[in-house]
Amino acid sequence: MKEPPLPAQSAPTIRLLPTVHLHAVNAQTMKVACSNCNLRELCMPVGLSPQELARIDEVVATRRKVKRGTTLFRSGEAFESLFAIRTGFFKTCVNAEDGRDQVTGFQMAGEIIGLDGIVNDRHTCDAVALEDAEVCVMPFDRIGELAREVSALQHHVHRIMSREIVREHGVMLLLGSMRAEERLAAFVLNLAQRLNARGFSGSELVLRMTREEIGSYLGMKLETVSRTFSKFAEDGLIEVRQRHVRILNAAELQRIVNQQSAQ
Amino acid sequence: MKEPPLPAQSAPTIRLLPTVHLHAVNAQTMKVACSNCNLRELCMPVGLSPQELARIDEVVATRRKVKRGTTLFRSGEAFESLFAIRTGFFKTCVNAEDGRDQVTGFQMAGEIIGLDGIVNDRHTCDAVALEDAEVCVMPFDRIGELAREVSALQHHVHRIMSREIVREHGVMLLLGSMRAEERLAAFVLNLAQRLNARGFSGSELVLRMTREEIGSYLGMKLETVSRTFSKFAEDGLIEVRQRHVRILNAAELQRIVNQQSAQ
DNA sequence: CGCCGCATTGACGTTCGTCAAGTCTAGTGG
DNA sequence: CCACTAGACTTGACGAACGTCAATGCGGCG
Repeated sequence: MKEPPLPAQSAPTIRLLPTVHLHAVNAQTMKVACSNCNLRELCMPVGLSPQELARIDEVVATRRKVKRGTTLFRSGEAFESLFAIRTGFFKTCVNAEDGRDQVTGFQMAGEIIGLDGIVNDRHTCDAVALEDAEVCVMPFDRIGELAREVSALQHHVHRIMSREIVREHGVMLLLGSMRAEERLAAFVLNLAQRLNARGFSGSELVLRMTREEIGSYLGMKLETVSRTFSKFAEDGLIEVRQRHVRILNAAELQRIVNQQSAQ
Repeated sequence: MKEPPLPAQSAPTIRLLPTVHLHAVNAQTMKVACSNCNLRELCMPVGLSPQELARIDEVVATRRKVKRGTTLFRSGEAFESLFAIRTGFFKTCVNAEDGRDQVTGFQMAGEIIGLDGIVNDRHTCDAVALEDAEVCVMPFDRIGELAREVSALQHHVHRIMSREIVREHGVMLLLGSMRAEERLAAFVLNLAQRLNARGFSGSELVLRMTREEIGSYLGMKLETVSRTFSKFAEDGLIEVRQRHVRILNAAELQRIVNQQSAQ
């Protein structure tokens, strides 16, 4: 799966995807260290002493490559480890007994997945790679041991879980009280902001997911997603070409998000 | 706020609300112990040694009474403690800049609130008592210290946070893919099941929240909540008299929840 | 006893889902 | 290199579900 370059009309070349390449190793899993990882400030606590950092290297047991379209874990599987995304892009989704399916989030480099598995020692959702990906495998019992010694790590784990709870509050607000345009505007801006925080363009993005997956996440049908994209494009807020989106008027998108639906 | 008895037609008197009364003390806050709390198995890890249990008593600094309609904490306030609900009933809600408001959950005895505040040392939602309530105040830094020594407590904290994440996944599924009847059926069954787990009737419940609050939680308008209740009553699934609800046909309600909306 | 907030119910309108064509694009194989 | 195909996306027409607005009922509390 090669990385499609931006369409020709794109401005000065801005990398659209992480270019984190270590010494390429062809194994499925490999040894690795946080201490020299350039995503460290995203997934590890800051202000650690070199000694502490060295100890935390022990937490990351291995890395694992996940091919696009395959699952990192699946609902019902035994929970053993959290995963820190090094490269690539995931979706997580829960499935009801009746076959219904809900995307609960999209995760990118530096983010942690698997937190749902802690409570019952079983994963309760699927994590699917939307592009070829690589994750750091962090056995949860080792995280626990180390957190007991390094209080900064303990607090970091708490913060990561709390952040996920707060994020989901935001999704509940979106699903519970926003209309289609507001949802999609919020979604695009959120993606752009997260990519921007990782050093990529805050205005050009390549969606890694289908319209249907966006719709599942936002509680709308794929046709409505498509129509709403088209409407934004007509209004000059964005350019859309398949999965390539360019934000032309972020301020107006933000206004749409914030506008009370009672109009 | 006295406890309204069940309507006369109710079967053998089943207590509808927790009757947890310790030595009544009229102070706003008071000293307390987990070791002899009858909600222990709900909010504390199981299988602790007496020594460990004694140490955990230290975590609970004080109790605090919260009058109906007042807030336990408010979005923006400094985060210092988690709260374990001893008696009473709360809602938590997030508010967007534009004044929109979303109920993110309803909490009852034995449940923990405040987890959202950990990530930024500030609360990010409001917790409002829907009836007079009493909570155990657990300073978070003391939880942290103790969790470093008592690994069962550490794991328990992780599990509580993970459980909240999983619960919110369920809410996202509900908001993202269910229709009004399915949402309300799921809501009623969930409430009944949680009350049942606390020793109350699993079929008679007194709603502590307004139709509008239910609607906010479920992503629908109060009129739709009311209409859907009426429809369930017409169909003989429940009896509704204001906030008193009696479940007549739980199996059919469950079928409604599980039915694929594509019909 | 009367008031006020909450709940119910009806009529109507909007938004979004459904169904159905049809188009585009990336990937495949000749 | 080009044709072919399958999956993803777009667009339109229509209808159902739910929101909106408004009137009325009910009950708890002062």
